[in-house]
Amino acid sequence: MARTGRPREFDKEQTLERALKLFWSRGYGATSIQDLVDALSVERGSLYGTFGDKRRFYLEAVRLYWEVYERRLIATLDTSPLLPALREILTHPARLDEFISDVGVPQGCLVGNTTAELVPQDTEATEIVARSYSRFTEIVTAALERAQAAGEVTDKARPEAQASMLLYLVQGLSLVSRAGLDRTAALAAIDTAVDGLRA
Amino acid sequence: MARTGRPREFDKEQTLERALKLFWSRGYGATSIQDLVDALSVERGSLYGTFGDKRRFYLEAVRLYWEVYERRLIATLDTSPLLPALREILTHPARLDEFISDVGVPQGCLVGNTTAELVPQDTEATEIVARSYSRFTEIVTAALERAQAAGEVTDKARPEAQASMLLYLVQGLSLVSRAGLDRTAALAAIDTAVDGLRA
DNA sequence: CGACTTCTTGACTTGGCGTTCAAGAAGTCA
DNA sequence: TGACTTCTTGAACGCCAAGTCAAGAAGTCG
Repeated sequence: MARTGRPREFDKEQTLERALKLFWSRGYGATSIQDLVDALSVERGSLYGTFGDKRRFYLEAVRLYWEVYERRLIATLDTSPLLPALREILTHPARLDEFISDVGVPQGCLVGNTTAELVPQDTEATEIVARSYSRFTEIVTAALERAQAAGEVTDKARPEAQASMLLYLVQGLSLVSRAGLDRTAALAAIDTAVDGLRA
Repeated sequence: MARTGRPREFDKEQTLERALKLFWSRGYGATSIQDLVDALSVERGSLYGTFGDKRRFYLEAVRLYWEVYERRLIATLDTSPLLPALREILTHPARLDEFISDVGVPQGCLVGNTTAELVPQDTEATEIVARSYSRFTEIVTAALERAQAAGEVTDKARPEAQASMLLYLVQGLSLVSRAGLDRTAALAAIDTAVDGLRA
């Protein structure tokens, strides 16, 4: 058994990554299968055979996006002091941390984009998105608990509340940055928020 | 001259308002002309004759949305003390201020949704959205300047920075609330942010 | 009334989309 | 080698969207 037939001619993971970038920059609706065929150099039938229909393909890309993001989030927060790390997380989605914006990497957050485009109509998308937000809050809450215990972050508010606030800030930054933002004002806003957490 | 022909049988402003609600709840792409025809009880030809194509119709709805929002924003902030008003502005998009969510009124912010769906591809949408964000920041900045002068809000940060932070928070709340949010956590997050502004 | 203008109606055109499929190619295994 | 399985290719399908238009209806004005 496990009779293997003709081997796939393209790399599945790499293709998913490239599709992710396309979905990320154009959105779900505005990315047609033809766009994917052109950009990925994989024919329609092969895409359908490998990834299922467009919606499954997209949701798989969102899952991958979050998986990568979550890993980076955890790694970034695994430091002391915490506040500079939080600052980095906030500056990242709007690419405020880079002097020359990398045109190859899209702006914003794919989970946020998905929220705007597919939630709440699509229940599966809603689940993925809601889970991502929960995970973000959990991870940041844990980091804030440590930082409160270490006396770095104020304990005037509960870590959960602080983490939620940071979630809203990141998502707001990701979204607004699409319309282009004043770099200086945005950085000052982030500093204001982070300073508010200082003990 | 100004020969008037057959008068329009529907109310233009009211129809735009109803279209706005539909666009608001479903988004631009997911709202078809047929949906509008059904919901507004106005035939296709009449819609095209009155509002131009779908995109113009939508952008007009966004303009109206912002016009109404801006008026409310100014009215809400025209009080002292300011912090409770800011709190109201933050709780509003996610309908956290109402015990029973009004199913007739959609969640989130139409400007934010437009940002996610049409920006930056559509330059006209980008202009409208960017202008709305600027206006929000200007209005809130002016209010914060007064509140800083009155000693209600801390002057450790510039009003512009505080206003930008509030913009990101509102937009983040609007977006994340689509996926459903923990009421208590969200309110606590808002309080955390608002407390951070206190003098 | 009769000329003129504008609005209404809904069938129609056009185009692009997601999806399917049949025929052939490229492997594996006995 | 030949049976079998899986992948590749691109034409074809069906659908539904946005947008158009011609004929008629409902007003105004001289």
